[in-house]
Amino acid sequence: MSPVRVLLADDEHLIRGALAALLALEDDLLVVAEAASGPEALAMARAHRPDVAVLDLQMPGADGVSVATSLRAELPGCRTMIVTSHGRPGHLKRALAAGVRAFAPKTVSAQRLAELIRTVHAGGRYVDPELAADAISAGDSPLTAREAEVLELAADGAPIAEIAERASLSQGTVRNYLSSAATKLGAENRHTAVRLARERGWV
Amino acid sequence: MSPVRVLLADDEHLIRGALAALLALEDDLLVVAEAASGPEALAMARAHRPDVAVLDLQMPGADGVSVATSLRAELPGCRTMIVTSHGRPGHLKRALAAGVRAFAPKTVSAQRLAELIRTVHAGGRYVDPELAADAISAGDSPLTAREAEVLELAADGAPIAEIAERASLSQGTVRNYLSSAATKLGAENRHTAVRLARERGWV
DNA sequence: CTGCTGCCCTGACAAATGTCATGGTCGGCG
DNA sequence: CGCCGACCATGACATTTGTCAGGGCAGCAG
Repeated sequence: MSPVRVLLADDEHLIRGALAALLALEDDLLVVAEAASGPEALAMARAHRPDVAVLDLQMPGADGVSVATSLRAELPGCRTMIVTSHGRPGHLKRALAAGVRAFAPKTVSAQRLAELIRTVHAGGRYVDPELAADAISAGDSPLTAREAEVLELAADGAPIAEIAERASLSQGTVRNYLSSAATKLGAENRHTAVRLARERGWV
Repeated sequence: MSPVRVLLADDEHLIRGALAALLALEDDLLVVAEAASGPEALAMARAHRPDVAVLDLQMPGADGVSVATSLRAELPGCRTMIVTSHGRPGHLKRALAAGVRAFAPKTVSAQRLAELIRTVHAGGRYVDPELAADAISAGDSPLTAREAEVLELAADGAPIAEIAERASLSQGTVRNYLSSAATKLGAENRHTAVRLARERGWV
């Protein structure tokens, strides 16, 4: 049986190289390409047509989820999986929506990762139980479209006036959305609201 | 010549294991211990007395710099080096002050890391050129002791009243420190000030 | 159609925050 | 000593922000 062709995408050279070396020890796995950024991962995938793409969530250029989305459209035969250091509930949700087959933290062992690659290649799915629990308990975003939009604009600490201008809204309206968003998230002010929304992956 | 005894500390199992495997390929390096947290790293170092400790900057329990500080006191013969994914100028400065011999991002190759371990063991030093440039251009923190302290308490978006209580200060005083800190950092409000200070590693 | 619910939007008011002028303390220096 | 500059600390005042009550507009059930 021919080996599983794997694409490895991670911006940390140290990890990528080490991982490639470890996976090379597995007879049934073959790392055919490596990439250090989102766009590069796409280009490599087009060129080498891997069976499974292992993507880091945070990469320069484009994050793992958007790469997965593009791959799904261009190479339907290529399964994708995400490996990340900071797993947030919202990311998991977005990833699954993008057709990602597995989602695991970087705290898993290489042995386990190899198993996951095989599982995914065979058509199976996997999500880290702890992350899954977080995602379920976090639930869906309670924020309305405008609330999320305004919260996003408030993310870098900009004053209300600037947010209002960029959103073409009255300052009072902006305050209201931020206030209701903060209430829904259980925050005392918009800044902690931003932080909480970030943690849950809702922005 | 006997091999260099190395301690590896990183909370991401995937990376730590892969790294250990790669370093094992080098004849003159021997990984004698691994740790997934700050306290564990200390315990392992006490038990195995490595020549060089390779520490991740962000670990549960205690970060790489504080581990390095403790190691310097307990095991003067053990050289320390830091490897990190997010290198901020202030961290580099703190690390050097703690007696760390090398500071590199995780984007270096394993080959390069092996060289660094040898360099450090031989008594040499190394800091990533790009990080060094950032640190120099960022300069020293312009914040006074109280300003930094108050800014830290404001980090999670707590209201002034809470900060004042936790710092045993008047609310007006707290406002003043935050205001002057924001001015020094070129921020419009305390929240962006916190963000900027974080980016520069000053909190 | 009518009433209801949910979302979007606004302005007025109250509370939190940022700015300013001021004073106290400490250490260095002529 | 007397002066100066840097840091710490405070309260009064103006600005910004959060809260509230309410109006307009869709979609939908009865």
